[in-house]
Amino acid sequence: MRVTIADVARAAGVSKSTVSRVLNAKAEVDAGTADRVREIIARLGYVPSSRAVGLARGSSRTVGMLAPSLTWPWMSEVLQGAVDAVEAAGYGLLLFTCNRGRESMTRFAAQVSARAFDGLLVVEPEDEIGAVVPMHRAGLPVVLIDDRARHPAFPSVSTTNGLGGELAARHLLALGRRKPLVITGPPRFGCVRERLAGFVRALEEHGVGHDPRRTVEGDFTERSGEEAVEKLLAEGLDVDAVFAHNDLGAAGALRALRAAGRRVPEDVAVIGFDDIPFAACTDPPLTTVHQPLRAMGEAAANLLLAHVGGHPPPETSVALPTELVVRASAPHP
Amino acid sequence: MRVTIADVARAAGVSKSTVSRVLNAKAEVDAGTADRVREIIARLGYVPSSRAVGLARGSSRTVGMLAPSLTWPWMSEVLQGAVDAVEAAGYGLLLFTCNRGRESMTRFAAQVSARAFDGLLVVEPEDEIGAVVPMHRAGLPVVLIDDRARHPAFPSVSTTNGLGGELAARHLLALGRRKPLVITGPPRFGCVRERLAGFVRALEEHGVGHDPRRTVEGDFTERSGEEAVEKLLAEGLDVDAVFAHNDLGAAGALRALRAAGRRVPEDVAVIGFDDIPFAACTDPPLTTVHQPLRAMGEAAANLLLAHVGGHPPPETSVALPTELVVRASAPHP
DNA sequence: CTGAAAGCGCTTACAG
DNA sequence: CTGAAAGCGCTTACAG
Repeated sequence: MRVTIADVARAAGVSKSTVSRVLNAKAEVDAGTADRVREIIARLGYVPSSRAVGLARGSSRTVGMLAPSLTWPWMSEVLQGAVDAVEAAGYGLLLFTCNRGRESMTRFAAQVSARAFDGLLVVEPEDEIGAVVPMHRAGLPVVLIDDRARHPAFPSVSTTNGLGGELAARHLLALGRRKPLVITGPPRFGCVRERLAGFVRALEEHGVGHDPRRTVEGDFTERSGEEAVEKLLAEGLDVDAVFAHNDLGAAGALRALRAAGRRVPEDVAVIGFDDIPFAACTDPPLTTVHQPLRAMGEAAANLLLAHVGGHPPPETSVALPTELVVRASAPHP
Repeated sequence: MRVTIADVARAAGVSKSTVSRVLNAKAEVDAGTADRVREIIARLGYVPSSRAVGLARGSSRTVGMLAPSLTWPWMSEVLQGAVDAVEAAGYGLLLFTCNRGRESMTRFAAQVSARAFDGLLVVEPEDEIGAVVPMHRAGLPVVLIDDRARHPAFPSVSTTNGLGGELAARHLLALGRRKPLVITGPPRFGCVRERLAGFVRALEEHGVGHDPRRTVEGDFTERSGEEAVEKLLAEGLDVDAVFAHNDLGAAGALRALRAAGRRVPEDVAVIGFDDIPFAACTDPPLTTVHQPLRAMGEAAANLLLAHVGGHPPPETSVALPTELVVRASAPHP
């Protein structure tokens, strides 16, 4: 049999109430009694049952995290950050994905209704945000991470996408490049629009116009990066730089440029976005706009934890700073 | 107020016992009564509280997963597989890492003592396995994934590492290569010893001896792959192939070979191990021994779920098949 | 086939 | 400062 609060109470010669007070560090316990109880607890190796505590208190000291898929290259860092923060707070992290489509969401909704966790972290919601809204309305604390659709109803954590675009543009300008190709992600994502806007803004501030034909829509895959380069070259447009909205796309661009006989960075400087581990391993290694992914996961978790803990919902959304990581594909001037 | 089983019972004009029986699909309920109760449940949108069910039943329909770190390149796939299987079974997955060292393990142990989950998945245990043994002994079902130390006390899921080594060797032999460099991982890992043994065995079966100087110990980093190649070349040994025990190491080898002016695959054919997504993006794309990571995660979760469900612990350990994925770094003969 | 009651292991007013 | 009792929302023998 596992040891319960009753066992501790009996061994200490006090009531369960008193043991509970010691456990929860309530002030009104006699110091001597408290010490004795603590000693018994240690001796018996007693740990309160999380299920019983949860039922009695009406909360589970657990938060949920819903992500579309775990295999996106930057999910790992975000997840690690969230796990670290949640763990540090003594909470547990219950992980869900929408990997199996409708069925996933049905099961997930059941867990929400069952009050399996006290708050929810949602990563990059697209379709599933529709399902999250009513949960939030029903009282579930929610924090979004990298909200691509810019849903204003939720607190969220993101990164300075616009500034990231500016950083890329300024670096290319400093390298003397004036004819950049921009390979975007799907324009329905807020982050994509912000990265593009920041990039173009910085060019214009330097008196460099951006020919719309130099903006090619991609879908964040390596293949789409390749195709974007091929398309531009086929159109006969000059290129002396590439700014891809993610590292995978930039890797595709590197490949297409090599295939076309263009040297990187001599002929074409290439900058990516994200700074996934893989970025340091391309040939040449990729200059890229670093997203503080782990910090974003941590910040989101801490925001949620504060919210769950009953604190007033803090700043509705925070944007952590991007920074340019310079490697050989677009070296220092 | 949230709706409870008492509300349903009242609305249906039955006792809580009966509602509970319907909920848990016990046989002994009148069909008509059951239908009526189900209708009320649907109308009220009632979902049983997981905390209350857990307390009453003594189990939480949740499994834990402990991983050293989430940012290893192949963790994502394993985790996704585990999440999928756990989710399909209607369970929740509580995620823990040892990322914060001792403190992580202390907190984790507390969760175990608190009976926060019914079973545990442990990924690639090294140090933490010492902490898991007593938990297992105390009755916690445990399944290991990719147990590098070959701990016999636990059921585990791994891959056919020896066969993977053989596949690599046979492919290189078919390409006419006779002087391979093997870049291993830390030899304390069982998987490393198996990969090497399988590789050497296949060579010898073809009458090709393996000079021990051609085996260089790495540590699974890209840098160690680079260094292994540099070392061998510095020693003046001939090389016409590389078999690295992971893809990162193979990527390092590619880089060092290029730096040394060796063409891949013409001069040196290169084979990696793992088949992480990045393997398709190297230059040239990497031929590698594919580990069925997602399937391993799924299999481990299903093994654990069966165990938790009270089924007799099935085969003590399963090894899922590796297969060779041929890309340009070591093309078809 | 169905219900009343006890029990799961805690917390928390309420008295004292 | 401390204890007895009710309550959290279920499940499960035990009767009938």
